[in-house]
Amino acid sequence: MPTAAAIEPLLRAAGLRVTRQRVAVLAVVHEHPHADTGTLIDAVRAELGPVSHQAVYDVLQVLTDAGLVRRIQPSRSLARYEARVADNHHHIVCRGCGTVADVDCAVGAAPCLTPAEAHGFEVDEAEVIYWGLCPACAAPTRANH
Amino acid sequence: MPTAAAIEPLLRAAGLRVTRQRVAVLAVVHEHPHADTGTLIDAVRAELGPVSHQAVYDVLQVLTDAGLVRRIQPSRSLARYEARVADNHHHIVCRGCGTVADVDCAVGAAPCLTPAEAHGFEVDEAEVIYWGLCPACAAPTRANH
DNA sequence: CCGTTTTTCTTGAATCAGTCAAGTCTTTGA
DNA sequence: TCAAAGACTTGACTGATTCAAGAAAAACGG
Repeated sequence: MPTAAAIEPLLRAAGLRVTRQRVAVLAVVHEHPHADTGTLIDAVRAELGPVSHQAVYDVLQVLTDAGLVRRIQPSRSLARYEARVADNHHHIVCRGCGTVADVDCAVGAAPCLTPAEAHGFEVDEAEVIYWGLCPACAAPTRANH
Repeated sequence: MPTAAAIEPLLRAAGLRVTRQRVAVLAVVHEHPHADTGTLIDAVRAELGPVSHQAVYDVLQVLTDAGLVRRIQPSRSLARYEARVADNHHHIVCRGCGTVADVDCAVGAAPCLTPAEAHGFEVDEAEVIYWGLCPACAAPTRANH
């Protein structure tokens, strides 16, 4: 778990003001990869005491714009955030419980894939989400045969 | 645009009852690929007269479960639906205006990609979303140099 | 170290896609 | 044509996210 001392330079390097709330939110995202907004708000409050949800939403937006965190939002799921931003890795999402796991990208740099026909779009990122069942959710289905 | 006569067999083949609402919704999804829920509701009402939003939500859910339409939901976007389901194609989303375009999948069948390390997940689909700027949204940025 | 400026946080209300529940109507199959 | 099963309508509700205005805190020049 990153300490406040480790988080501060990240904020300053991104040209952002350093506040208790920002340090706490960024630390919490590091601690809880793929956590949804509600979980993050709870975790921040556990650390700082009362903090408005609005502050957390604002901070997440700012951190996302600054490239310090990445927002992911699989269908039918709340927004989730992760602090792993340097590489262009991907995700596996469980259709059963919604758990998210990281998958390394073979290429590493975005966009790791390029479309065959881009319709004139300027593509800068290829986001890949693998859908399936995690080991826990897949187990019961084995009883079907 | 598919006629009611062309839509009906699709519903019956999927083992679904045929109702005016279902025919209209499925036709509208064919007509407006990648349209969001609000647009679909408006289009259905333009065709049938007053229809509850609830009916449209229900029908879309049923059609999705039956595999007649596919739901896509890029981050920061409302749910969108498309009727192209046979192939495992992908999408390009414009960061500027949210426009969605289809991209053919080189492989065709799901999952077209398999993760290097699946953490024990049973993967059945790889969803790829390319992010970038459509020609219209990219144009203004050219004035920057 | 202090005041000013700028940005951020708090408070409280509002929005809006999507969901729930109960009752009525339509489709299907006999 | 009739009964049973499934769909649709109505109306209220939920819950994540956003808006707006004022209070507080950080940055910066003096």
